[in-house]
Amino acid sequence: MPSMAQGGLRNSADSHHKLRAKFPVDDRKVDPAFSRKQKIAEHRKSLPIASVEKRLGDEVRNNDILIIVGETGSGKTTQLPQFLFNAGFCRDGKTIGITQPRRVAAVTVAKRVAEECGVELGQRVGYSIRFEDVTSGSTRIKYMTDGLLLREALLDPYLSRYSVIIVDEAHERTVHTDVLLGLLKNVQKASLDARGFSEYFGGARAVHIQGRQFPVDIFYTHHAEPDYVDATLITILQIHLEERPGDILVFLTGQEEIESVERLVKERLQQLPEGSRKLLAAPIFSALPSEKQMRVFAPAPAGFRKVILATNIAETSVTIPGIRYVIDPGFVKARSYDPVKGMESLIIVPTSKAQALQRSGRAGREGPGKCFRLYPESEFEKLDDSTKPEIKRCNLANVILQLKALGVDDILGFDFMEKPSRASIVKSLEQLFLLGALTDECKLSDPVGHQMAQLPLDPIYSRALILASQFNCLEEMLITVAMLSVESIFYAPREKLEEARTAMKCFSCPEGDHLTLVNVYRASNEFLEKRTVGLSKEKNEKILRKWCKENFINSRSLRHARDVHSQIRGNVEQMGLRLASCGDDMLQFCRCLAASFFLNAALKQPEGTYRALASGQVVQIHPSSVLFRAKPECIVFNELVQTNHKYIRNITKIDYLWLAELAPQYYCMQN
DNA sequence: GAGCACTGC
Repeated sequence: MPSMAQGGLRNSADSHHKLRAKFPVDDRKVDPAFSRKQKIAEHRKSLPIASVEKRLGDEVRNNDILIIVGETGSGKTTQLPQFLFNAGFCRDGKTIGITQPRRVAAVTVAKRVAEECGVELGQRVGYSIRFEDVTSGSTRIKYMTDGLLLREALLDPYLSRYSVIIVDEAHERTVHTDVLLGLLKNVQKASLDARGFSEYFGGARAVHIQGRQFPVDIFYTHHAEPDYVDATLITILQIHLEERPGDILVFLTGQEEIESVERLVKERLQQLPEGSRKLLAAPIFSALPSEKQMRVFAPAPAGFRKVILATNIAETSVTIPGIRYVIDPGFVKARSYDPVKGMESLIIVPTSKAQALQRSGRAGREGPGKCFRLYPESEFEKLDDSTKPEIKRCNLANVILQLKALGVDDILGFDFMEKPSRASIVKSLEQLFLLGALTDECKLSDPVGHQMAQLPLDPIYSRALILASQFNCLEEMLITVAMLSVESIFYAPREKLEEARTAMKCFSCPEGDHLTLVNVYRASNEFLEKRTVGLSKEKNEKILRKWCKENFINSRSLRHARDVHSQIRGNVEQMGLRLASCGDDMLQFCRCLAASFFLNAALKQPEGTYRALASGQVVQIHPSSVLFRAKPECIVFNELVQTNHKYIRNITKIDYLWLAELAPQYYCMQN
């Protein structure tokens, strides 16, 4: 009960004693519900934001746009909507909408606020995320993902059911947030969070709220480290041997790096005296199956210290308790986009100052902490202030399609907070035109463009669904597109690579990866139908997880694909597209893939590499493809990723002649 | 011969 603890240390034990003696029957001890309620009320009162409740209500009432800079732990996300509700912002039946970049945040915060309000989740307080709507007619405080609000805007461009929109975590500058802000600027009715937005909104008022964060001491190295993996290892062991108890969080760039540091930590520990070996390494990254991710949350055994090896998943998405030390080598793997080649790639770059700050803050959640930056302070000064917003680093085809559907025709003139390059916009317009989504006048085409905008998919996949209804293979394409839309379906841990390969062979199809994915999906369906008649949903999930594990499939990805499948199946049915299967006619399906993915066709070169026809780039088949060894003459692919090489992934063999036949607008016959 | 992180009525 923090409000009581503030009286000072000397007398607190005494007064506590007296209180109990005076009131031998303490309500809090008798009624746990009362105690919980009391605790929540006291917690709310203790939050830094509580002292400015009235002011916030007034500011929001008096300003169309308000920037609220709430530091970590200020309570803004949970309290502000309640303040506004109490201040009467929902009186005319309107709703307060709060957007979050991530689903898990929308869900957990909504649950917390419902509890604080003492209402059932889904009634006055609710949340809405893709595949999950826990709201009702009486919902007045609605948490949601920013992407979902954008989808809502397609149906109601003025967002007329909301009295206030709070865009939380706007400083993260996700593509969705940026598009939403541009849209809200048109609607001119918003309350924003984060600094530096004031100028964009024409000098909007800003309110600062103090946070609650413990101090973190920052340490730099004297010199630049030539090998940051080695420097990381040395620092881990140094902390382990010399510092007080507390877990260590290390930020690395990817799976490979994490696995090698994990191995090296174990090796070096063996060289230490036995009493000093009580250090446990726990990896976490997105592609790790969730049961393995959970290990980082388990407390270390008594006497042990945990060292968590993480990607930037631990920067914002996941909060791990018990962290007292952070090691930050100063690098991150980031997406980048080359509009000339139309290629996205992953490259390792230095973090920004803001990112370094965010990382060090992870050491000060529960008490004072320490952060070791593995570079000199002079290097920190040279870092960019903040990370380049994603909208300047990605393919814009989807953003443009959405904006067009929202009635924004002049994309080059749209008032983005930070405008993507002209080249990048033009390249994506060109792609949309080639896919048939835009007319010669650059307007959304009817019906294709409108249908594509309605589907929650990459434009190229939306186009594939529309074409598939004409090729009589929509059932197969729905599965394909769902499987292509999720993270990697196959999971092959290094130590069981051979087993995983054998498992994958059961599904593999000589035509290529697309039909292989269809086989996996259908096998999971058959398994479920055979094994789970009459079982509960939880039992179903559990039995499917087991099947996935046996087959080296990432169950989280497969479940996600099944959700996407049922959603887009609903979408195409609503559009009236013809749902049919091509049965055993693989040729028909492969021709449809060629017609859909003609922009991503590639031809084999004498030395076994491929030349992508649209961009002229030399690429290689990714080793995870079923066609890695077969190397057919002509292929279509879905993903081009630059890591050590330019790799293409998700590939199907096609006949070269189909291109001119099925995409004559692009490939005219030259011979 | 190899996989940053998020997300979408």
